[in-house]
Amino acid sequence: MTVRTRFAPSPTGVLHLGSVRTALFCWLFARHHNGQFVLRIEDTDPERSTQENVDAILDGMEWLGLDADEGPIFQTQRFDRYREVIESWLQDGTAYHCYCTREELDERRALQMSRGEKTRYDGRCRDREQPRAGVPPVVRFRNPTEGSVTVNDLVRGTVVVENAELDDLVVARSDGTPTYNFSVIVDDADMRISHVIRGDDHLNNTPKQMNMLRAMGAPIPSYAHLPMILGEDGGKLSKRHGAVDIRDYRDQGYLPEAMLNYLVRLGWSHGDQEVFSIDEMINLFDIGDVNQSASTFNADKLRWLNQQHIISAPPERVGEALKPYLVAAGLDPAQGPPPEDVAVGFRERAETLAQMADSASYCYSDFDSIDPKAAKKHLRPVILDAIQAARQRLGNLKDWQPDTISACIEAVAAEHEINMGKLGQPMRVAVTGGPVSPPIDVTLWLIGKERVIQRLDRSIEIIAARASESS
RNA sequence: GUCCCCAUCGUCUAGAGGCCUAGGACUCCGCCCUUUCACGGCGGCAACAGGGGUUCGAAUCCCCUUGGGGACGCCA
Repeated sequence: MTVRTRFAPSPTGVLHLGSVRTALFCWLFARHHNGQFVLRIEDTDPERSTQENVDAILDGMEWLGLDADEGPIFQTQRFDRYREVIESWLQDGTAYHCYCTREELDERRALQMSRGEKTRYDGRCRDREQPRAGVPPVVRFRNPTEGSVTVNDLVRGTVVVENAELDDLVVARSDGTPTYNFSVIVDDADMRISHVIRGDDHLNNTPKQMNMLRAMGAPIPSYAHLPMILGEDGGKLSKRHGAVDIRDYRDQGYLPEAMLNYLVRLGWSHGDQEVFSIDEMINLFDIGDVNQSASTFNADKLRWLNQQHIISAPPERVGEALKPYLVAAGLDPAQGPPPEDVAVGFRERAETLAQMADSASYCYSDFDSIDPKAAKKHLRPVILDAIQAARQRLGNLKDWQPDTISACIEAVAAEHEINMGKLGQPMRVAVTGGPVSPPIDVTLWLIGKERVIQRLDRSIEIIAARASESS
């Protein structure tokens, strides 16, 4: 049997972390089994579905590399098919018209609640034959009243629900449009989905869906219900936990593979391994290794993982990815070193590409002022001679490379009988405007000879001025 | 309220009855490496929710309690 999974987001919101994890597991499962992955947009709710959200979902999926073999398929384009099924159900009694109004339903629900009963439709229109004047009917599925439904969930195990607990759900609204639970099963059946992998919140819907699938004469797919992802305070993941839109993470400079790596470890593990490449995820993923308990999102670990991926990714790739962040930081990638060189120099000290672009700004543009604390501490008269000597040697240096630069500085330090740190730090402050940067030779190399000389001269002036002040 | 699901360090997790003095990772704290900051290395703090069973033996199986989550809609 061919494995076919589907990711079926609703464009009533953006693509958030929880949905991405679901999409990832569906995709991984399909790829692992050489199956197909279908993308279906569940836009049956015209009130809340928007084109912006559809775009957000498609953008996010593309950025993450979760490519679909089929789709996007829009449910709004399949209304004829849903009507066809409803019509036949109405014909054979699988479904029936219900004329209860929303108000009546609300009242009964409140009453059931107050009596300590499970709130459900009482089935009073089940055998109704006559229409009710002035009330456009909904269509309800005639759920079995006896027996039970057993879900053999791939991650939850066996879940048995009594049909007596279930009620007759609405499959078509009074305006004729299909509802979620109904369109899902028609699509899953028509699209020959073999494995329904989705969020935990759908576990309760599964027995009803299975009953409808049976009514349709369709095979029952395998189910796997994934535990939820909670916000950092343990509550449901939402905006107050910071970024939920996957695109926010892209904008902050996370690598898609790092994002996926973080998400795959939420609810799934493979021994003690923490870092996975996409290929490893595909090869190692097993739905049977998925947890049953909810997990909490943790930004610290995401950042750490992102850096791990930044470090291990090919520099050309990181450099290419870095460009937009340089631009976003107001820098021109053409006015400085190749971004891939920056990537190598900065990857051990940047957790995100945005951070990297920000801290490498002095490689691409001049800074207005030197950090006062660093200047006070390091640009002192004692270093004047040595820094002038270094400026001379560097000025005469023909081959501008980390090792030749390093040789220059070492020579000066030796001549002046000071250790590298004593000379390196003032130079660092002079050329970067601050006390932190990659190794001094790499830093100078990246900044470029012209800028280095200019900045050194400027700091020499500052130091000289201080020297004359104090004398 | 009713039904369903879940329960190992602060967080992500390993653990499928003896290998557990409960392992790894993130965070935090030391030390080392080091020309700064990092990266890296080494070490430390830190958990089986509680109570009953079953068993020679339970983090692992069963029950109860507690706690958390989800569903109960003409939303998905």
